[in-house]
Amino acid sequence: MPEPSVETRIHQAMPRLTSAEARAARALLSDYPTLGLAPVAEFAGQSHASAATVLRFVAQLGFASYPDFQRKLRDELSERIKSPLDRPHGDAGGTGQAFLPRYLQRLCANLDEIGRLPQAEFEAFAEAIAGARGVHLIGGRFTDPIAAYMTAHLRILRPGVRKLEDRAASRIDQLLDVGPRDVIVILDMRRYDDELVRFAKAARDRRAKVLLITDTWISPAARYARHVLACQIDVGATWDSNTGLFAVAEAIVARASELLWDSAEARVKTKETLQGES
Amino acid sequence: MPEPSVETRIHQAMPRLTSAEARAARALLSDYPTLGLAPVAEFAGQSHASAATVLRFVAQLGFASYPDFQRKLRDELSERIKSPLDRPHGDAGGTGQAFLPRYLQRLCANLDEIGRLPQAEFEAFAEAIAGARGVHLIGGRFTDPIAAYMTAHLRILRPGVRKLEDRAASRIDQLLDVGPRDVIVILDMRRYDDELVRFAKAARDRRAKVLLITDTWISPAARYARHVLACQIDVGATWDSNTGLFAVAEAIVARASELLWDSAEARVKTKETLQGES
DNA sequence: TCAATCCTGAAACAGAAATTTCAGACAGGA
DNA sequence: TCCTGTCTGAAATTTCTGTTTCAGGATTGA
Repeated sequence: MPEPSVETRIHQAMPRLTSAEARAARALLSDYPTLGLAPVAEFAGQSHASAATVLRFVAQLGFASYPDFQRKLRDELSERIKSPLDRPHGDAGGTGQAFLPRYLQRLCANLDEIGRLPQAEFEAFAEAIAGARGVHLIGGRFTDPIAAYMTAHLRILRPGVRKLEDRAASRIDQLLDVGPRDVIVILDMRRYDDELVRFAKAARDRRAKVLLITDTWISPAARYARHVLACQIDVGATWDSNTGLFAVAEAIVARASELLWDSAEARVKTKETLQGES
Repeated sequence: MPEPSVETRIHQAMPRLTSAEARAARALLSDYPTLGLAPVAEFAGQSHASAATVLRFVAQLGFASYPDFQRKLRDELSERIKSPLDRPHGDAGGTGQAFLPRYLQRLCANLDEIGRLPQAEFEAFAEAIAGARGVHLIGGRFTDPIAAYMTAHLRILRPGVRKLEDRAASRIDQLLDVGPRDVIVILDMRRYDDELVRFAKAARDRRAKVLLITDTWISPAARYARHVLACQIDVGATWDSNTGLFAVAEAIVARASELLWDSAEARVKTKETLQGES
């Protein structure tokens, strides 16, 4: 029999609690589990009870000490946060299923995770790209194609977009005509590329605005970046997935295209006329 | 200016952090925000750093004291738990939400759709790629990067993988040494590329096995293909999304790597030895 | 009304936590 | 190679927390 959760314990204990203790319990439930992670004094304050009462309440729940109680709360919190809405890919996902749906399910959970990226950072990325004089993109071994994909789309939206070659030797040269109003987008994932890091430094030295897309372990290039987006890459399998990365790249392009809509619209129309596509 | 979130602060601070401090940062990110709510000693233990280092890390984030830092974490936690961001990843795609989560939600629905692709066709793809003498990949304007991505991965798994140039003129020439036991993977999406269609025909004429990845409207190149995977591309917005396509590409690689595991394993090991990577 | 019992919170206490200090380890530059 | 500056963790220090005690106050039953 596994230990009962704190929330359960509270409900079970409720009858025994004295009125001041019950007040503490209610306060906790209404801001669960955060309030329990605060020091006793604050918990007491929020409950309109004394510290001593809160301690007695915690003792009623069966904990030997307040730190003990907090540890349990933290454990439950980790547990809850780790599994994104628990079971889409839990064992319930069954090994009997076909490969593709199973794979895609994992990716979904991963995308969900990525949705938690700091919103401000994402917005800053899109704005920087929309507003820069020139946009220069570069990626590592596996991410270079993603840089290429972004480039192909951004070129339609605005002028001055360029994908830099990932051949090591010539990289620095490519910065010759890069200046303060330019933006450099770098993609660098685990097994970080030393060349890219040096490149980032060089770009910053030229006072360009460096934007970095990396994994949660953060490329050392972050040191030179103005903004960083750290994507979850680990999908709990033996391989890493770049789909999340791709999704973010696409989202940035989509957002930038919103920001640039007025100017881009005309641009796109001209283009279509020129190529006379179906 | 609203205060930046702790997560954002970490990313912004990352460059300034020393290696032990960065270790603390990573530990926190990997068990966020729980670890930060623990006492310094435990935080330090989990990070394989000393308490002093953790304190310095917190100071780098701009907090006056550890308790201050914890208060901020708790505030954010309350905020996050209270708001309806309590993620029903169903299609309650509220318009009030931020851009990125909204976008990713759409993609998720899209991936779900793609999961319904005929399983046999998917399997046939992976097997063909695993078993062929040579694998040649080519894409169109926006899909060429995806072909490049597949190429980069497949090259690790097996020999004889080659990405064909998408320059129109030379395409046909590239088929010179392609024969019956070869596989050609073609990616072609809406706004189909005439060149690619002609290329597909030429490949079939050389009796190579043509595999086509396209959208639900099916590229005319399907006429010459042995197997076709038709991915849902339309995500109900003004733009099309290639993320689903990318996901399928990745899944194919993953499946092929399962099929090739025995031979690929040795190959990968040799490679790692050769480059002396960590 | 009174007495017995149980709650309750203020204040004292003990102990653990955060913070500071400092000497050794280390990396980068000359 | 040595030197300089930086980084790091162990230990001393200080602050604050959790815990206990105890007296006043509320509640209940007679």
